[in-house]
Amino acid sequence: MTRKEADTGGRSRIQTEKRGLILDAALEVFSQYGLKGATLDMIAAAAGLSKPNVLYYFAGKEAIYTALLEGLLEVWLDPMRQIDPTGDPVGEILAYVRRKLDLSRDYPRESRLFANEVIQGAPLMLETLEGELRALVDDLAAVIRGWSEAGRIAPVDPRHLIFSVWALTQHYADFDVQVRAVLGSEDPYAGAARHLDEMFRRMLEPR
Amino acid sequence: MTRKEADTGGRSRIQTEKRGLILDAALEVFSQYGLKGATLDMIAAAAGLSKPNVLYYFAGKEAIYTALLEGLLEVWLDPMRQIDPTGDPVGEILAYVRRKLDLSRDYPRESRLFANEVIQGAPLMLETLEGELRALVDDLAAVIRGWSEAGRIAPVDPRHLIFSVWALTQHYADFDVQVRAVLGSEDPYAGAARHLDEMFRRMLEPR
Amino acid sequence: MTRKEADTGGRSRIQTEKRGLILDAALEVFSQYGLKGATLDMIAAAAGLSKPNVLYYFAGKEAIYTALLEGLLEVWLDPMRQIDPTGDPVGEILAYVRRKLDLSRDYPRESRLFANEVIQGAPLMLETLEGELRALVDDLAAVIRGWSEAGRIAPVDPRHLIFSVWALTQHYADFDVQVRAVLGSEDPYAGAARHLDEMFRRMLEPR
Amino acid sequence: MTRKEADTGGRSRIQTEKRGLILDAALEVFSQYGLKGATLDMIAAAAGLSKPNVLYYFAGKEAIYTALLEGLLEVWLDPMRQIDPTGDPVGEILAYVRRKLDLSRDYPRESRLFANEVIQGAPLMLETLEGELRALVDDLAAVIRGWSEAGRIAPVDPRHLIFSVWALTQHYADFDVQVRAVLGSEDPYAGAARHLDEMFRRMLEPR
DNA sequence: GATGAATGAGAATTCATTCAT
DNA sequence: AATGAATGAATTCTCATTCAT
Repeated sequence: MTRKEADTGGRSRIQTEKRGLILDAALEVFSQYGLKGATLDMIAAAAGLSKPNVLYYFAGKEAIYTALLEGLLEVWLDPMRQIDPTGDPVGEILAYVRRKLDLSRDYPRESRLFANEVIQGAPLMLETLEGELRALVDDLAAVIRGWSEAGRIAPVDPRHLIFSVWALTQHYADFDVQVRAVLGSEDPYAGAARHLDEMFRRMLEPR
Repeated sequence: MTRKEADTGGRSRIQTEKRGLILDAALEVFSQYGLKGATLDMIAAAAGLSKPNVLYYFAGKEAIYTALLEGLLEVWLDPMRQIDPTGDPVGEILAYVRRKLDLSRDYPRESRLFANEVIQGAPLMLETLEGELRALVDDLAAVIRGWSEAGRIAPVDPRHLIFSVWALTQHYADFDVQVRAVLGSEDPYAGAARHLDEMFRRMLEPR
Repeated sequence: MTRKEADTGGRSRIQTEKRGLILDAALEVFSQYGLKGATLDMIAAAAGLSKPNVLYYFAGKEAIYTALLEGLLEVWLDPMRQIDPTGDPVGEILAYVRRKLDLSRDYPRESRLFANEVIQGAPLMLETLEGELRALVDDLAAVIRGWSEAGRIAPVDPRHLIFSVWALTQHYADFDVQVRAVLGSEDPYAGAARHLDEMFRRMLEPR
Repeated sequence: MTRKEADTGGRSRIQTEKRGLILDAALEVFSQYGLKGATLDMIAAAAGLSKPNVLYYFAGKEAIYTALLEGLLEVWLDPMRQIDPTGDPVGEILAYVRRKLDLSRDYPRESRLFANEVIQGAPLMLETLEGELRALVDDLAAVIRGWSEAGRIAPVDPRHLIFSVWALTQHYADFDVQVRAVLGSEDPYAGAARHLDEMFRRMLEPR
């Protein structure tokens, strides 16, 4: 065993390239079939590599999956981190919604991978959810509560508001086939952007 | 083949009982591990039956899964069917939201099974989604549009409004672990009910 | 266990009837799929009985198969027994050929069952073949040799002559699909009867 | 799927070797037990390989069987193709009989595999029989008819004559155990060669 | 006699992973 | 770094047979 372990540092250029190739292929496959439904054969084929070669870069199927998840959460939480506590409350939240919706549109596979994992009980992410995620939400909730108490947005349960943002934006990625089945050929995201903007504005603007 | 096929009628009491037993066990297992992740062993164990005995009642793993999905959609769509086009618009929609949220609370496994299936592209339900579901949504959308045009609710894209109801209510079942990771020991559904009621009221009440 | 064993005697009318029913169904199935390829389900279905009911009349799948084979050999050897050593040699042999060919035409399933068994090494019939069959052939061979030495038929190896009769007649039952693939819609047996009559006549008539 | 499919070309030496090894083992097993009666375990054991390794070279049990059958027909029809329409009629046919008999002696397992398949209705070869085989027989039949009409052989139904050749020669391979049960320790093929030579000579020589 | 229900012993096949080069 | 070959450990499914009524 020469390398294999997920030591982030000390990788040659080709290492990094191939790992990226594999992760992208794995994302495609895992997000569609789930951890168990995906096979190394599929991933290797999608990456254009041989199966043993894939295993040269990752310790196993689960290791690929885990690496994928790890890289994911940061991207996923980033829009939340960009909220400016000193900005305009409604504007900040609307911008957050917008960023999350763009993420759904531009990275639907990532969204589905995440959804799959959480729906199945998040066996590999529970700690992160209870630690990092919860802390971040608590922080943001405090900010929102502040806005709310200052009368700058309508009174609202901050954490359920955050769930609402997540639910409403991720729905378009996760339930994509259903959305498209209902809408037909109409572009979901244009309508969604208008709708969500309008909805959250009404929800939040103090009367 | 002695029985096995899903001829709905003509089942003895014991047949019905055992099939129910198996379906319940399968729901537990499939909703947690997905179609591929679940094994007949798990299902048989959960049902307290031997593996071949499970296969005496269903033609195979997929047949159980399919039977489950088939029984599901009706339950899932029922709250939508109960909306009264002649009722009070805001009240009807709020009641709908409430019914859907109760469904998430009382049947989270069903919700997750459905979510899993749709996220993975709904290979077994695509037709139903494009047929029955779309038709139902179109009908309800017409009603909502009528309300909206009559000024009885705020202007809104009816189909995106429906997506919003689905997303916001199902989130509590599907992302249950995440919700609980964030909320800690607090009961999600009490807060969710208040929050959603308030949100949709603000969204919909004409100013 | 009330009955089951193949004690030939002491069977009620219904016993005999049902056994006959099962044997006929089994013949159909075994001759087409072989001992292993056939399943009790197929046999039970073909007989219009339930699987356990079939097993009430026979001890098991092999028992049915064995019973079938046992009943078979007698029918199969009968045409040989009818040869009259005091009759006209060529006429006797031609009549024998004719009887065997009729057997192929009228009982092709029996012929194929027998063929299947012998091709696979006759695990259940080897003793009978080495005993009863060989004895019978030896007897007939002696008769033919007598005819041959008396100049009443052309000189011939008697046992290979007997093989020839078997091969040429059974071919039409055993290789039925091939024969029909080659002949198209033409009736195989009419042509076969003429052809074999002519052939054996030429083979056997002393010049 | 890495390899498996029967793309005739592009096989490495080891591929070819192992495939040959497996096919030989499979021939042994299939010809004795039939398609259903044979198990991958038996084949793998006979080939000295592990079961999954066998499946590395062939897509499944049926694929092995099919590959075997495909390779078979050519060998089986070859003796017929060697008949020279411009040669001496009786000599050509006698030589054909001889070649077919040699084939039975040298490749009895192949003969039995073929017989098994045809007896069970040739589910996998019916098209070939109705296409290639029939065409070939039609051609040869025309040649024989020519000989017959020219008075160079006795009048005969050409296609039934061909059946006779097949039946008489293949019998020694297919019904081997029966032949040996009757003949005892005597070598079947020596006697068969003399007998068939003599028989066909008498059948065919014009008086 | 008859049959719905149940099961143990296979059997085929899949697949992550390892081996050898 | 790369890959053809190989395999052990599942996993689904089949089927003869038995159980219980």
